[in-house]
Amino acid sequence: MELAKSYEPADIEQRWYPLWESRGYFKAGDDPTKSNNFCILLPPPNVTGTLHMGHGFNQTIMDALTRYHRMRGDNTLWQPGTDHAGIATQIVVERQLDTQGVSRHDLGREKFLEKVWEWKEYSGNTITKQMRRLGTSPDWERERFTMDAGLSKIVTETFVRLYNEGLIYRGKRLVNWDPVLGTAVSDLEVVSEEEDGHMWEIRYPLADGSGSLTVATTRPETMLGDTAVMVHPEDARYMDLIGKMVKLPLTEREIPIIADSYVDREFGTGCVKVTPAHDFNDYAVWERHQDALSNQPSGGLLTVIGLDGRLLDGSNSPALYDRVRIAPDSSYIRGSQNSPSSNLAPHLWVPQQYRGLDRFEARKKIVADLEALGLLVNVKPHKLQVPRGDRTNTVIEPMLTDQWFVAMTKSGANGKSITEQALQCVASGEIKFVPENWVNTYNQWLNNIQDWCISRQLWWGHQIPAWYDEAGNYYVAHDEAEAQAQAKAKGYTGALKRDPDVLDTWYSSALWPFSTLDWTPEYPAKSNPMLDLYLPSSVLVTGFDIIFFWVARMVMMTKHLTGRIPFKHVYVHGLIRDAEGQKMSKSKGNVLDPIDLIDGIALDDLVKKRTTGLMNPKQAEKIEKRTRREFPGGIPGFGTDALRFTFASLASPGRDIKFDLARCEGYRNFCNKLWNATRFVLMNCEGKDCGLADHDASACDGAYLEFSLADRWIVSRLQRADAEIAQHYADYRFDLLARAIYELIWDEYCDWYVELAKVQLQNGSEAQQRATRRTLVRVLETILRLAHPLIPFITEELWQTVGPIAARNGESIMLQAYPQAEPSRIDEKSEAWVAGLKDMINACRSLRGEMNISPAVKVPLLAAGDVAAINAAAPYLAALAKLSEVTPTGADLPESDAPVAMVGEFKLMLKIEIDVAAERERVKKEIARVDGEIIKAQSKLGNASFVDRAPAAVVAQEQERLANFVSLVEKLRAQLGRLS
RNA sequence: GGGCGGCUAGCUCAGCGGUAGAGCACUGCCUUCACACGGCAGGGGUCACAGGUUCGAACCCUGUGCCGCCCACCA
Repeated sequence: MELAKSYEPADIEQRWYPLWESRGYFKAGDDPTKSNNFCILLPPPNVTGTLHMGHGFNQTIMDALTRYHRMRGDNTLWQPGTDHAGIATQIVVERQLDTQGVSRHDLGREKFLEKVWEWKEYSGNTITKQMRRLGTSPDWERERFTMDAGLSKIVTETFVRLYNEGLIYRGKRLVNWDPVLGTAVSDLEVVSEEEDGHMWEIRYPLADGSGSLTVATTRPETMLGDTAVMVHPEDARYMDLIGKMVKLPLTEREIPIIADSYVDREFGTGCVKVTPAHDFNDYAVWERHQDALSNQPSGGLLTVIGLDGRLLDGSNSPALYDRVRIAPDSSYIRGSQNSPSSNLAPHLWVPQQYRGLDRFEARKKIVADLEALGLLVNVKPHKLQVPRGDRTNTVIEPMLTDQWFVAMTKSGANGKSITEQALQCVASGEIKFVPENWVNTYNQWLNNIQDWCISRQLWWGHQIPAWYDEAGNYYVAHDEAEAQAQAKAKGYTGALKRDPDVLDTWYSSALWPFSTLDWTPEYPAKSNPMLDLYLPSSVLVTGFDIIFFWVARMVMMTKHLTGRIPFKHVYVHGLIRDAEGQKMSKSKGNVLDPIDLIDGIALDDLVKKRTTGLMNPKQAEKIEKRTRREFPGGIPGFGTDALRFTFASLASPGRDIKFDLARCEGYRNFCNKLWNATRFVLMNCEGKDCGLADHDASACDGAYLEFSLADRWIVSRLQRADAEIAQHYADYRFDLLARAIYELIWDEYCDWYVELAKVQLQNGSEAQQRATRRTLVRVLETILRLAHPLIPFITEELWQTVGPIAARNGESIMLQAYPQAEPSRIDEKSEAWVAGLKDMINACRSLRGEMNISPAVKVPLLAAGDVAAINAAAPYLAALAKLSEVTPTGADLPESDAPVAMVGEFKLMLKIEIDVAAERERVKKEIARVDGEIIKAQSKLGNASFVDRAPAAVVAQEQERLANFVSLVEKLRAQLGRLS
């Protein structure tokens, strides 16, 4: 087959992927007799849209590892799948409905979920199509979705189990509440940022009329829920007031002044209002001061803001009472049910004029009213940390609700926690982080963790397997029948209502390492060969942004439920950023789609893509300008292989990646180089005797195959590359790996070996030519295999032709063995010889450059030194340095003004007329440089402590350098003498 | 308030105790029969700063300065 003149990735890629997939090459290995098992879990992409550059990067690394291990013959599984991504996906679908003027409540739960499933099909397909374009090779037959029946069953099973063990519990707690979404979220889904706000100072009069206190607050609207004022117990200003009552402005209530050392006397006024139902600190205060607060309404837990962010008016219940009543026996509602006012509707504590107001409207009105009453002492600008929901960007409201939790701290239910083991398996080294310093992050988080709120007031997700009776007792069970049975055992036979809430999406993600392998509680009693082989998996490849969300939780859950660790290594890579180092995001308009780098995209299309579907359409103009400035000609298509190679080469540890289009272009050029080198080899080897017909390597007979030093050198060089590359794989150094391959192919094979081979093909004997062809094609074939995991398409395409000529037959390069270094083929003698030859050629080229000789002109060379050695090198020298002839001159060069290059034992001189003055300048410059080196070396060697203390080899090396410089400078001085 | 990372050629980055490197960009020459998505030659760096350890520091230690990130309840 004739190769096209240049590398055109598009049709190659299109052709090979379907063949690989349909022939089952990606299928997981299942040979129990093999001892090497390699497994990677795909971090399941969210079905919220399409893959971005981060996925492309992440998946390139995983695919390279997978292909590498597969070629090494390991049992290999790359487990693919997608994540239902609860909140994120529900938002996407709700937003779509919104454009049609429909809300999810209009549709109802069931119909709405149908819509989400439709979207999931669409998005999931898009994602897997994109992955195919990236050339990824997971076992598609094993593809999973977190809400598949099988995985859902495991979610239920583990929930029931953890509940029965006391590791999951239901409780009334202050949680992060997103009033826009109307759901609780976990600590991790809240992002706090410093914002400009105000500090209001408000006077609270003492109930006995003897004076007043001034409290400072950043959220005045919450004062309606105050149940105390607190001061530091040793604060001289206020000590006398502790135990007295103040009259809470705008309300009829009197609240106590309590003392707590949490108060910072230096900050604000030293008086803090206590609002336990709307502030996490105050909630903690409430827990410490039960006695003092028990006479307050609701036992001191006085909610004033409702689930929708409006102040209570009776329609927006503060907690989830209306949906599922709290169990009367709940031990988590200390105080509240016994409080004297617990039977009153909560909203009655909110003064009439504020009921139903949005919380920020209420703030304005309350401040205005206080001012009118003369109770507003001061307003100061104040920077504060504002918690916002990561999905909605709305201000998070601490909200007292009933939720389900996983016990992460020993203070959880029954004093149990699930974190201890998770810390253990990292501390013991059973799980290793790469780079290692991420262990700190992991530990720090787990050591300061709160219980994990896992219930969400959403529709899309795994519904919680708990059923309530009419009294509010709940039964956690695998299904309703089992719940019924439990209820019956307690004497209840009425109707049960299932908890409407769903689980945090990360709950099912945490089970991914074993749920995808079809774990059952009966394992290992009941056999499961895939679990035997692939749990734990070998390495988790991920960005640091989900160490908490996902990595830590997988470790906890997997270890606890299966007794095994989920993975042995965690390779943590950086984030892909744009060329300016900015995080890529839709709103910034700097997102790149990996597919656009593969196929290319016209400028107008790119602008359109970046400016449609914006949350804030006002940004469109800015984004368009920026895009047109950055990519005036659009983006050319570089092909998948170039993109993958770019990702790999940028994957340096401990660094984010500023994505540089120029590098991508460079690696496209690299692919073209490989393509053309192959064309050259094919032109010279196809249909010719490459010495492979009836001979194998061990049967090389000098008369039939005569290998040159150059042939032996490239083979030797290849062995070193093999070893180096294996090490880089083991170290997850994809940047070094890419560079090693790049240098081997371009610098060594193309720039040197192919050029040397041309000489041999032209001048050599039959046996030499045959050996050259054999070396050319065999080394190339090996290089293709070596590079395949990074650049799968081009290597497959080329291998199809090169393989058979190199006497390697097979359907696909994917089925070939990965090259392994053979140390016995390392040949130091030929390496030294080629190094010397390169020096001579480089010296000649430098002389040409210095003398400004056009590359088009051939010039004669005079060479002094060992005649036989010069004659051996002559043909190569002549060809690579464009010499008309190479003449040995014996021990010395003839007297001449011409510049001389010293290379080891040899002296080289181009035999042409020269500009004496220019040459004198050149030699002087060179003498000055060498003199500098001599002084440096001498001072080093003159230093007694260097000679005494440095290793002998280092000293010897320095002495040798000095000797070389001295002899060189002598020769240069002689030359300068001749020039005068 | 804690913790982490980065700072090396114009740009993007390797190197992490023993003669400062690559790619891109730049300059010059060359359309030589694999490749102009190319070849050859070349210019360009007190390795952020200041101390210290060492015979020797871009590299180790201490501190400083920028830049970025993560965690944290000061009302």
